[in-house]
Amino acid sequence: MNLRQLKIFLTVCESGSMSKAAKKLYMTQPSISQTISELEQELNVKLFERMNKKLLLTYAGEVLKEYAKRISSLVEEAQSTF
Amino acid sequence: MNLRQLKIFLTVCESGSMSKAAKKLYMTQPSISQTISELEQELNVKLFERMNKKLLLTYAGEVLKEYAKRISSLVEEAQSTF
DNA sequence: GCTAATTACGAGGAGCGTAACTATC
DNA sequence: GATAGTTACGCTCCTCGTAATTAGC
Repeated sequence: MNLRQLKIFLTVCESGSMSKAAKKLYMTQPSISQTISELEQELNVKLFERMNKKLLLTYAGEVLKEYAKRISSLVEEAQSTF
Repeated sequence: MNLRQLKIFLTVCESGSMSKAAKKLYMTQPSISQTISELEQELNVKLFERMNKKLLLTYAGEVLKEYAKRISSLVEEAQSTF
C-alpha cells in the first residue's frame, strides 16, 4: 500500500468510475484498473462490486476510503507546510 | 513524498543515525542516505544538521517527524484492518 | 584504521501507456 | 456500435545494492 494507490482509489471512489478517475488524474483507464486490482490483491479484499457496468463500494471499500481520506489530507497538510 | 520515504525518515529519526536505520530496515547505508537527500530536495528543506558525525534534526525535521508519525500509524491501522 | 555519510553507477522491478479483448448499454 | 473495464506487453524510470570516496573518531 502506498500513497499513489490511495490517491487513485480515492479518485475512483469520488468519481464513481475508473474512466472518469483516469481523466481527472491524466492517466489511462488500464493503469487505473491495474492499480485498483493491485490494491485489492495486496489487502486481500474486494474494494468494489462490479455490477452492470456500475462500480459499487464494498464495506471494506468504505472503510479504506475513510482511511484514505484522512491519510491524504494529512499528507497534503504536511506538504503545504514546507 | 511517499510512504517509503516517510518510513525511512522516521527510522533515521528514531535510531539517530543512517547506518542504524539501514540495519533496522534491512537496507544499505547509501540507499538510506539517498532517500533522505531526495526527501530534502523534494520538500526543499534541510531535515538534518550534519554535525561532527552526529545527525541533528532541524526544526523542519521535527515538524515532518510529527506528520510522519501520524501518517504512518494511520497507514498501519488501515493495513491491520484487512 | 574504523565507523558513518555521500557520490557514482548498474541491475531489477514498479508504473504507465498502447493495443487488443470482453461485456454491458 | 459506444462506453467501461480487464488483460497483455513493452518501455521508462525509480529504487536498491555494490563500489569507491570523504571525513570524523
